[in-house]
Amino acid sequence: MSVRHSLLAILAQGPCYGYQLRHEFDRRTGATWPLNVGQIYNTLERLERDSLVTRGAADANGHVYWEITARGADEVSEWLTSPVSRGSAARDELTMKMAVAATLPGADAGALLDAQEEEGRRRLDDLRSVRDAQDETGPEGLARAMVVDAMIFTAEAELRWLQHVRVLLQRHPRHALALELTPDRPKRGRPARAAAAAVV
Amino acid sequence: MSVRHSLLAILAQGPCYGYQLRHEFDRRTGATWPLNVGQIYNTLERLERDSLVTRGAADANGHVYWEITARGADEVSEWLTSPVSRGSAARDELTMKMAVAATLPGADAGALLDAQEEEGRRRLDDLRSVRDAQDETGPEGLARAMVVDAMIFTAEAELRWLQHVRVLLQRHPRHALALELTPDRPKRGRPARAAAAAVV
DNA sequence: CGACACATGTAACACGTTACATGATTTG
DNA sequence: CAAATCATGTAACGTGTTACATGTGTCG
Repeated sequence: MSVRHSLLAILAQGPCYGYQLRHEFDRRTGATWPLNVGQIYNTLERLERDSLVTRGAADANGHVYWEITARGADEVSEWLTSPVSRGSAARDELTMKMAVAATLPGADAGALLDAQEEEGRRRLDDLRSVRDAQDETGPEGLARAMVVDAMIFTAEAELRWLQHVRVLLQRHPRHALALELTPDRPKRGRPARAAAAAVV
Repeated sequence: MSVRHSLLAILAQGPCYGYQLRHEFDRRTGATWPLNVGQIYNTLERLERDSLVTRGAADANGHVYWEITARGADEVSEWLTSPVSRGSAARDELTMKMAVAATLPGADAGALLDAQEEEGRRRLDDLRSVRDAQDETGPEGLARAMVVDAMIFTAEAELRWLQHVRVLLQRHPRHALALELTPDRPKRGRPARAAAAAVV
């Protein structure tokens, strides 16, 4: 839901044609996330389906300009003022993988941890060199800096967490986390009790 | 691709039936990410389509057990030994939103930043209280601790980054980041030069 | 009995993503 | 001319996600 909203937000600034939208998106995100052009047109058609934009006629240059609707503008201003809610929906792939690996008797969580840590360190190095070699002047440079810094902060947090997990694993006997499969319960139906507390 | 792989990894431990898979998944992830049961069966059929599992006949209790195939086992061991590659694909919604907001003349990036920071702080508080009130003994408790800690580390990094962005924004004159739309280029075809450097 | 959890399954949708087809135009 | 870019579009796929239908067995 981020590409869709980003494109809509750009359209809130004024009518654009497809290729232009990609250009604008790239400028604002430091060309960090390569966007297939096809996705632009795809997204535009879906936005039109939802009455958030309207397709204009092609102009003299053959450019098809898309214009935001009132509903679209509302949605943009709502998007731009509301924070991203990480409400338990943060289905992080690494977290899930580590949790599964740590609780799976057959898996070597330590090895995965090592591999992930090395990968993270390498990535952090790359990001830092990108950051150092970067021109921070001008709007586009600043936007790019913001994005790269976000990745750096995330990578650092990931490494910190991995170290934390290492401590957790070492603090407990080998395979203390292993979870065997729950045996088959022959009876089906309502159990005595069942409680599940969701996080936040 | 994480739910799919997680379920497959659990199946690598032994045959399971649908509901059991959800139970196992919940145990290993601290019931953090509620999994609609329908998704289990959905995923199982897709795994079967890809020859990674086979569907067994229903037993006396009416339970349909699914078994992993050799190819499935290969895929699991590959998954469990290779690190998650955050290779530029880290399409983070918050980062994208902030970058777009900061470069959009019509948007109030400062307000968004405030809102996001408040949200992040509230979330961090919640997570910490969950963490404190939690029983860390036993495999399931530890798994849950790992997941909750991951969220805490992420939330902390998010707050740090937001503060960092605040400095970036304050260091520059108001709206210095604003990017107007690039004017229409009447000529189509190959331009003089064009270079795009992807991050990592 | 009624509510509820267990259990399996189907159908549809959303977003992101890629591959492909087509044509115009400019540069080397 | 050939290659590359600009430009628009179509078709398909994958995962995640939800809503819904259906039935069984247990507990109060």
